[in-house]
Amino acid sequence: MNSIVPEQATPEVRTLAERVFQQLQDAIVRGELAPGSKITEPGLSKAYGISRGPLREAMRRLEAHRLIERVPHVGARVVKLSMRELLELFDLREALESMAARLAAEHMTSEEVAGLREVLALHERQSDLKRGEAYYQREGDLDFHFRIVQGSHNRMLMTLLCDDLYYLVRLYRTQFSASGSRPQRAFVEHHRIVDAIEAGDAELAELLMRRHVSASRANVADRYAAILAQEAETTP
Amino acid sequence: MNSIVPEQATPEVRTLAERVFQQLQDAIVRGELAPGSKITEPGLSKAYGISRGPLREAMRRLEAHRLIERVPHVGARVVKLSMRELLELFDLREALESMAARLAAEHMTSEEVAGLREVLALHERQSDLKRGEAYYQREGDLDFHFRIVQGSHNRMLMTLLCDDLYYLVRLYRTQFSASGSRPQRAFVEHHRIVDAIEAGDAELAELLMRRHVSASRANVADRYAAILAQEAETTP
DNA sequence: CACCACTTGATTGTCGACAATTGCCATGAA
DNA sequence: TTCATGGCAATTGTCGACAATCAAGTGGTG
Repeated sequence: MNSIVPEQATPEVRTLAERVFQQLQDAIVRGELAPGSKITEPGLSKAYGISRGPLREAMRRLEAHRLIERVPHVGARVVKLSMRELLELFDLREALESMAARLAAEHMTSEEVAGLREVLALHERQSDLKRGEAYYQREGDLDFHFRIVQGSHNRMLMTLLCDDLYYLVRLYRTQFSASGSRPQRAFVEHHRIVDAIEAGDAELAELLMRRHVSASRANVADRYAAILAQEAETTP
Repeated sequence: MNSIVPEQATPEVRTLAERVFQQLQDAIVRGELAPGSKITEPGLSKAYGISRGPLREAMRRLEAHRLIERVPHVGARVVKLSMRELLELFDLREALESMAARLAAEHMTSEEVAGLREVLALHERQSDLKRGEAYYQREGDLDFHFRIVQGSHNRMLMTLLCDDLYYLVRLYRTQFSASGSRPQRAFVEHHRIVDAIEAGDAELAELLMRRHVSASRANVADRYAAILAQEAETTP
């Protein structure tokens, strides 16, 4: 179901707090909990049928993952990404993922490269079915980046990107309803990156990934500027 | 007292969990809680005179900051950095801080640059007093990096580096008792970086910072290799 | 003597209740 | 009308107790 986090290897979640945390995380990322909406402990505890103890623990973890914001004695609300923070997020991704691509070119096994090709093939088939941008395609995009990060074999980088930042990226896509833009170009770039990784060309992989994320960032900024201009035109 | 986190602006900590979190964080970073030692909830709750509720909350935050490691139904222990993880940490710093230097060269105000010069001057005075490597000098080093990150004006980057990774860096210094190595060379590099930032040369600042962190990483790796070689020589 | 099952002790997970703080709303005065 | 002030309701912070789980020590058996 959740293709972003494959083989989580948790057939049975051990603790209540853990389960509620995942449920809430999913609800937020999918937009079921509106951004900026206030969430209260008694409300959620009744909604999920658990006590406030494990619920508070889940909320603490959500706060650590930057999915909710809390202020003492006041309450918590679902995070609402501003365009500024979104661009900051892209800056982080550019720095981290370019490094991940370099490390992946150095350390990725042939099996992992094969898996990466698999993802691209699946990506291509879906792009063949649904021309343009689709929800699954963007998830596939994240899956692509996810596997490269795993290929870096740097555990800290993996937890940082996959456990923290990627959830924010997904959250952004629901909040800004940013269905994929520039699909075919990104697709080509993905292929070039895999080529560089397979060739073991670390420097090229790093450069291509940096450009790829940077272009994605510029695209988002442009779309946002266009939206602002359109709004200013229709309601002057 | 804590020069790493200046003007925290929390004269009175609002909640018990917050205060215990900071106390525990300090105790771990300073090495008062031995790395790898098991910490139990009843023990700490009695030691700090609070209930297990807020204590669990503090421990959750410590876990999120990667300062302790927990496994459900078993317990928690203070994190014990391996050399591999330490080198991974340096990789992250290289990617993030080089970007921070670039952004700092673009966005830093003249006041912030002046503050940076101030830090270097203080650094120089201390280096004059205590030749070689001293504890305060290394703290000053972190203060230098801290200010550059702040100068990037990227909030996500600031929280990521200053709230998470820098505490791990300090923890490493206590765990490996890594008093500063290569003091004067790093000092020169610091000056060059500030020069580039002040000149607004983003590209150069990024390059210099990348080299600076990379050299620091190589130095740590070399020292570690030397230690291993020495151990293998004295006890074969 | 080695190995396995059981019991026991301690620790963690969960729950409900009480206290403290906050925000809101009504009431009154300038 | 507007602002300040007081009380009230709701939410958060904290606490102690009970249940579930795990690790180790103990005894028995092949």
